[in-house]
Amino acid sequence: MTPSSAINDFIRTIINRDLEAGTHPRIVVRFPPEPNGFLHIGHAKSSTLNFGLAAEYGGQCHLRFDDTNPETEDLQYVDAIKRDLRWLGFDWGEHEYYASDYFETLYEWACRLIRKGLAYVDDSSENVIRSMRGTVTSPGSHSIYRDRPPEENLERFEAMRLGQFHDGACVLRAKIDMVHPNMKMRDPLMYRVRHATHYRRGDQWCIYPFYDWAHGQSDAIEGVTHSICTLEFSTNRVLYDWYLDALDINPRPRQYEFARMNMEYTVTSKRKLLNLVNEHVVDGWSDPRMPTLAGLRRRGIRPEAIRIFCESVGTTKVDSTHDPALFEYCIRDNLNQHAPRIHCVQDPLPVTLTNLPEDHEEDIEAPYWPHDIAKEGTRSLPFSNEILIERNDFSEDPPKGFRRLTPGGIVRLRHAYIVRCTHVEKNEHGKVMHLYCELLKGSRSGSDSSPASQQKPQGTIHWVDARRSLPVIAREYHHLLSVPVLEDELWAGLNPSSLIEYSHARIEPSIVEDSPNQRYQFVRLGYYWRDPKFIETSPPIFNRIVSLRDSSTRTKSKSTAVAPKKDKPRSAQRALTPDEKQWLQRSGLSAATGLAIYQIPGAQAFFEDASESAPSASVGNWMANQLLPALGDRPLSELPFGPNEFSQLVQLFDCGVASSHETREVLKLMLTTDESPTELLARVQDSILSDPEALRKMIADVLLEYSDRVQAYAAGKVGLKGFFVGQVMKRSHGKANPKQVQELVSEELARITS
RNA sequence: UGCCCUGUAGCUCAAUUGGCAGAGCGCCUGGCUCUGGACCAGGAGGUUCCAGGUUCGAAUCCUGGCGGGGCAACCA
Repeated sequence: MTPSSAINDFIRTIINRDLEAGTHPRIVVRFPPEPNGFLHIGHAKSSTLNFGLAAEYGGQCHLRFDDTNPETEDLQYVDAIKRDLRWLGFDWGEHEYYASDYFETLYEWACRLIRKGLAYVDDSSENVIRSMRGTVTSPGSHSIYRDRPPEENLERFEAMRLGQFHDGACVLRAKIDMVHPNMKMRDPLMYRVRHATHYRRGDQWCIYPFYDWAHGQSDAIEGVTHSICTLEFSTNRVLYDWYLDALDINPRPRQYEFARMNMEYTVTSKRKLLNLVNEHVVDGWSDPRMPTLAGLRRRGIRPEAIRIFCESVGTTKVDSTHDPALFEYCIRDNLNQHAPRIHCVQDPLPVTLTNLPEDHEEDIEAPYWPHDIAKEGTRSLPFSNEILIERNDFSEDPPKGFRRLTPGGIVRLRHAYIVRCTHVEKNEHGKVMHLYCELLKGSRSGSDSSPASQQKPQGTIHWVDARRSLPVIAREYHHLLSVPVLEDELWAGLNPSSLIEYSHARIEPSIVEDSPNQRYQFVRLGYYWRDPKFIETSPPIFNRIVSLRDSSTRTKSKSTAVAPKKDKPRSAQRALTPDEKQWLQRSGLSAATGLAIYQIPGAQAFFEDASESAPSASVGNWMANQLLPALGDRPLSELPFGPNEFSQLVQLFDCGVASSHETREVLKLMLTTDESPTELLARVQDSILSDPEALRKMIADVLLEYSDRVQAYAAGKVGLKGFFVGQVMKRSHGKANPKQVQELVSEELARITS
């Protein structure tokens, strides 16, 4: 099965390679949450990747609960995780697994390692084990229990299982290497004694496996092919492989790591989220400000938007923090097609239309959708001489570019009439309390022909009827953090106004007809829906899902922000070791060339032998830049040629018999045959295309085929010359003389464009 | 100061494996519009972390340096 999607990232590259090579007939991946908290946006990224991969390649994705720590895990989290995943649209079919179901197998496999002398029971205390592990810069040392015979280890391990030790009395450790540069390999712990009740296994076990021991083995048990985890586990990979090798598992899973998703102004640490919940800073795990899937769901974001966002940010190994703007864009873009437009006034300012009778009432048929959305439907919008508008849609002292109501100014009431503000009533503090406007007769929306409609209003504002609108509470959510990235304490970075409540908002009455989980666009305000937690309350409580893109505030706040110039690090030269210094002096090579040779085993001798009959500078160059990189993992000694032949080649180049291109071609051939450089050179030169006429023909063809680019070149895009040369080289299957091609292309281009 | 991962536009990512440095978001300008939305058109924004080297040609290969992240839980 080949991928249908256009997405290509390093994971998909690996999978394509494995599928093509037949390493696996199909892929099996897994999403492995630990049931100790709620899923958040970061997990959405990981699950979208894994479930997406399975769907794309026709493989399967397992849901596996990594439940090896009885002290933090709970059934409520299992249920919540499953609910969230289903909501996102993922289906794992019958592939719902639990690491805790593998405890017996894991135990047997541990015994296997013990019998092979690869694991031992260590009675050392936690502190002793810690201190003997060494540090990242200093080696560890052996435990006094490290060399216990397998039989004794087996006996004690069984005793551990049978509950004959108290918590912390002993552990099972893999016997690997206490001086390994990777800390994870310094005899890692496999099992600890913990007399705790597991939410699924009850009191069946009093020893529990650690992550490293449980995870890879669970992958193996399930036949996982690609075990995709986040970057912080990359140092664990060596251990992952070690366990699988020790157990001789084949075919075996491989671990690949990608960068977890971070988002500015957002907390994604499970511990910090738990803090917010426990300290009642938020209304539980599903508070609409929370980055949890439960929170995003209650906020009103549709799952498609989350999936599209996760796919659009890509999968890499680069640590990155996302700008929430892209997420918000995905949310809006998704809602735009699904949310009918209605009117709600969050912060009402009463307006009396003075030239309408006091008992005036009419019903305006207004479309739910704007002209650019191909959907039908209208609702009736009550209108009278008393209406409410948004307080900030009126300004006595308007800033430049203000497109709303001002004293004496006119605006269009959306779907209704044009009005002119004639009088402003204020209270004793100077606060605007009431507006009096006159309605321009005949300006009703849609009646373009009347003279009144010809007037150009300053803008269009939304409104509701004062008498026949309904009270609602509107809640506006903002980032949980006031800083993009949490530097110090969580509490210091919290945004004090992450929730703004408008408790006297008024909404058009059409909503009583609608399903309570209908999502709307409140015109000019944003996308909203009823908070599902308070679906029964009166007045109804609406959550703002996301604001509208707002260009009215942009110019003021952002345009002046100039990106600070990054400080470019200066380069420096490391001090050479005495050995290196001596070698450079003896060889007479530059540092770059010399050190490249210095590092490869056997390369120094090779260089010295080859330099006997060819200039050492040339030999060095060709070795460092061409020969050594071409070697790959092969040692120098396995080459089908020796220093003598190499030296011959360099001489051919040096005295001008072979061009650099020809020399490189010959070297390529020498890697696979044992013919002499002279023979090969003859062959290469034979096959090289240097007939100017043939080349000119080829160049003409290329320039003709890419005539649009020739024009671009003529217009100043000179970088295209390399492109033309490349095309000619490709067409000649690498047989053309590039230097010559370059010259001819330049000539030709100059001729055409002059 | 060890091992591993990693540096391309403000952000997130591409670049057919050595041949045009691009896209989306954000920003700006204009158009359209009865939403300061959506849509359409255009624009600005680059020392591809730096310094050398190889090459006709380097984001890509080589050497050195600098920066960011991770690893020393009886957590995962």
